[in-house]
Amino acid sequence: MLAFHCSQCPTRQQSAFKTLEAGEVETLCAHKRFGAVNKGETLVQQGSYPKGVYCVQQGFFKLVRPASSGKETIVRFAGPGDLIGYRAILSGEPVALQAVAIQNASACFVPSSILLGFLNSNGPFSLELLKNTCLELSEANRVLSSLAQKSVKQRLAEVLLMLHAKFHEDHDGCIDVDLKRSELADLVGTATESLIRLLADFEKEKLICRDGKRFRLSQPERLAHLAALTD
Amino acid sequence: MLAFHCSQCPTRQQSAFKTLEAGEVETLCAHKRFGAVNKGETLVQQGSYPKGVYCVQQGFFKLVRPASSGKETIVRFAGPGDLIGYRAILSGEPVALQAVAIQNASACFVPSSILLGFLNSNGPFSLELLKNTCLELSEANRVLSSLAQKSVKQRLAEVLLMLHAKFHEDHDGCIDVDLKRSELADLVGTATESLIRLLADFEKEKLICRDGKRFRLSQPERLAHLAALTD
DNA sequence: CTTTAACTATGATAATTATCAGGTTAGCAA
DNA sequence: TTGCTAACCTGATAATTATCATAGTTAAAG
Repeated sequence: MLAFHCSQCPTRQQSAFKTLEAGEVETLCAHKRFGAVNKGETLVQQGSYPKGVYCVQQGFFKLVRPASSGKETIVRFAGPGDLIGYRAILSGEPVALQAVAIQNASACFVPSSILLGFLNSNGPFSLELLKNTCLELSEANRVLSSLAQKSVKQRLAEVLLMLHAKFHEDHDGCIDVDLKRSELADLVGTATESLIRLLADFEKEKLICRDGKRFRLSQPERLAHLAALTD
Repeated sequence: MLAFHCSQCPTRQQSAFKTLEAGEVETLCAHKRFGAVNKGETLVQQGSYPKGVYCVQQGFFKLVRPASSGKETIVRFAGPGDLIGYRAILSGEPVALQAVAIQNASACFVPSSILLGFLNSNGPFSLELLKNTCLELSEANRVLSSLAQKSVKQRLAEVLLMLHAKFHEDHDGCIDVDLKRSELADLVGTATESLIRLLADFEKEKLICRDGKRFRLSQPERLAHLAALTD
């Protein structure tokens, strides 16, 4: 895939960079570096001190928090227009979440100095990034309280609905994303075996249909009810 | 307690408002409204559409997410210098977290229009608020993965260390905060009875000493080890 | 087309944690 | 003081969830 000139990049219009002025877009374009990332490859390594941020162009990344036990938690996904790694730059701390491509993907690297320049001189850009971060925080708090309050079954229902909303449906009406069972478990916060059993239960209860590796949500309303989404 | 003129308010220097210029401080001071909040009172109601933000002056608030089941989760604490409620204003969504005073406290109310004015005209202010939000997000992600990966026992160890770091020690070396057992449980994400049993276990294992209602962490290193803080 | 490795699945069991029911204690108002 | 209420605690039990062992399935590589 070809890199756009930033001024014509449709993905930029979905990102915080949409607030940049013409001259700043030129600066961005002069310093960005486009790169492809294959499925399974790591874009940002946990514990590293990044020299810039990534603006996702295509494909999705999972942001995971590995533990020494070997367990991983998928904290969220990042897709086109999302910026990855700016928190570490702002705080000076090492990266807390590892970013791994779950599909063949691409992203533009933007050096810290350029990002910090925008943040210092362009108020609307800071504000836009602030709004994005606030949304992430809301979502993180929602997941946090789910983990604290709900059963694994309820959380799985929630995760399935979230995946449906985020990745939409393919031509067969299935959720358009390929995740391993272990990744679903990392998302729900449970053991892989438990997750597999629950999926089988959901199928028996006609809540989902399996189409090969993919799922169709046959009764999203019942899933929503099960997940107690009214909370 | 008396309200300071904002230009001389020491708490303002700990808040994002420290980035304001002299004229803006005057504006802030002309529109802010100081108020006291008694222990147990709600500062911000979940589900409401706030007309402004609160800048905590004294005392601490718990930010809780109630569920229809009656269970609550304490997502975090807010203390002097922390701003409460700006996310709802930026997103236009209702408040997600209820703010309840856990001590006799005070806070200044600042109307939305004033806050939004600063955000639009003062880049450093937006940037400062962005940094604060990023810190909150890091912390939320940390807690989130703890809930997903660790046992209740490990999480209690973590919570005790967090409380010690946040509220410091009183004259007896105990953590300087009064929380009910049920509140500790809401913090750890477990049932009150389970929490009580674990506290008793910790005492038996000489990890903590109880001094009336308060605790001393007799062996913080062992607690840290138990919590697997190296993750 | 086989071999291999990774992934998916299932059963048996153990550990963890929640729930329910019943006490005790501590603080506080009358 | 007495009585009252909320908080704290304990035991018994049930439900949930993790772990371990093992077998089947799929997909990729030679």
